Amino acid sequence: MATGRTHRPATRSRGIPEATVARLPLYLRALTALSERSVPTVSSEELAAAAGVNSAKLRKDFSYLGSYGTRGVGYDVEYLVYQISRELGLTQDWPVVIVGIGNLGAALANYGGFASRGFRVAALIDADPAMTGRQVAGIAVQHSDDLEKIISDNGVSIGVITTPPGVAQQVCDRLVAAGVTSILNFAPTVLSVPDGVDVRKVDLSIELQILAFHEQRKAGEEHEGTAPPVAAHQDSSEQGPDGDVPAVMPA
Amino acid sequence: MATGRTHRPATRSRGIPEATVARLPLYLRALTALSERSVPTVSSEELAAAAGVNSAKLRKDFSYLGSYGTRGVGYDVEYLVYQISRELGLTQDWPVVIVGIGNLGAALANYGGFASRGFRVAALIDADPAMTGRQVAGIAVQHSDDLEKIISDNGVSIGVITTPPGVAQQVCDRLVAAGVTSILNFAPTVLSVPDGVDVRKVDLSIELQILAFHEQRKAGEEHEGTAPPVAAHQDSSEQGPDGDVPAVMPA
DNA sequence: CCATCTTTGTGCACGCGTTCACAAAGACAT
DNA sequence: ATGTCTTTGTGAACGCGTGCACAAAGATGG
Repeated sequence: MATGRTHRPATRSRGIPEATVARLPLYLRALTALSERSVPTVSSEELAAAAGVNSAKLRKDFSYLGSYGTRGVGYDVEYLVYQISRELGLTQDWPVVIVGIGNLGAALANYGGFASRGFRVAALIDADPAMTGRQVAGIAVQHSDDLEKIISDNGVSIGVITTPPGVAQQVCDRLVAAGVTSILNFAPTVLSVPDGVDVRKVDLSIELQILAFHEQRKAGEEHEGTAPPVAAHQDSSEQGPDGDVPAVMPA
Repeated sequence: MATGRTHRPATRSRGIPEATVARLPLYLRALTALSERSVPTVSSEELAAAAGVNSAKLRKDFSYLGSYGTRGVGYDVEYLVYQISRELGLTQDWPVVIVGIGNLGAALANYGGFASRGFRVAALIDADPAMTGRQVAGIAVQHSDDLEKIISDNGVSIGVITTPPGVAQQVCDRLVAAGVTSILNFAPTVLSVPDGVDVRKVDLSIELQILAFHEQRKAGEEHEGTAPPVAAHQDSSEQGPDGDVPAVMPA
């Protein structure tokens, strides 16, 4: 699924475009891999290939951070790892709570990617009394009655919601009221939050539906022969896969 | 965020912008809820509020599908549900395989959102012999040796990868070779696939890092008097995601 | 049948993001 | 030093997506 964010288009974080921010973790991962192999420097071309992006885009992205490269040589891997980490705020500890310890919540609690980058699962919270006290990923599940206290005691500012959709909004409200200002939402619900609170959404069902759309399109296009690199332009002879009314008119 | 897509800028699906396609599932969900409450018609304003988007954007999105509204009245809920479902290809059955039945794979297998919209978990596949035969979500796990046969026997075109990152690319290669043309990747790896294969990426770690970035920015702006008039007043646009910045992945 | 009211559909302008293409900057050899 | 070679950093152009604002279309009432 995809992602959506609650964000004001005007407030460009600090000159760093949102699209660039979204790619920084990608670069960081590639750089970390290089660092582990003790590679000292890397060119924009190589790094771009490793991250799966265009090299011009990568250079422009880095230019927003500053001039950290050396012309004729490339970028110092360790230095760049540090700069990106700092920019992303990963040099500090981020306590995170996960609310809703079902299958998905448990999976996230066990997910190694959290701890590896400054994120620490501070608490697991569930509304089911039967869950309270049970160990998941080595952490005891706490009851949601104590949500506010848990948030404030641990100084949590990031919350992950993996509850059923019906209670997601109310959990969200309580998290926000308790001081959480960033939310990662896995429930298939549109959350409404006050200004100043960021919400990112991960929706599995939506991701699949987008794939299905393209899949259907591919299936319906099978008269196109052997993959011509570019299909001219507006296909006027296009038809709905199941023979229905095409209905699409380009603006 | 979580999504990356293999974007072919030239092959614009069929006049329907990618951004619109990504929102259709959102509208569909809101419409389904209305349908269950037997609401006959809905205005663009109401539906937009329910989906958390701007009403002008919603109308423009629908205009790509055709003129399905009635001026002065709004949109017929049932009819719109059908049209969007058809456009997304949800009127047909999509068998899906999940490869890598760890915590996350099991969570996905149990996820109700799959079956609810034409997606059917056709098989669960894992490389660990100890997993083979075990029931997860009522489905017997099969060994990865049989991957190719499973794909072809079930006519699977959509694969979900929830393996450790180390083996994700090779699993991907086998899926593609066996005929899969759409992949939903949960492994923190940049997959390389041939043209014609769509990849969408969901990366939990990246989502958190993006949140951390904004969180840090918020914290750092608290006592800063510098420049930004923008930071002071948040926009008055209320709730709801007003933008969607997908992280674009390469093919 | 005409007037009014509601809501859609869209032309237009604007801004963000991507990409190209190249000058500037440094490394390196002679 | 000077020239050559590599690679960065960025100016500029372009295309996509968003949102405004309004005319067209239909409903509704008199």
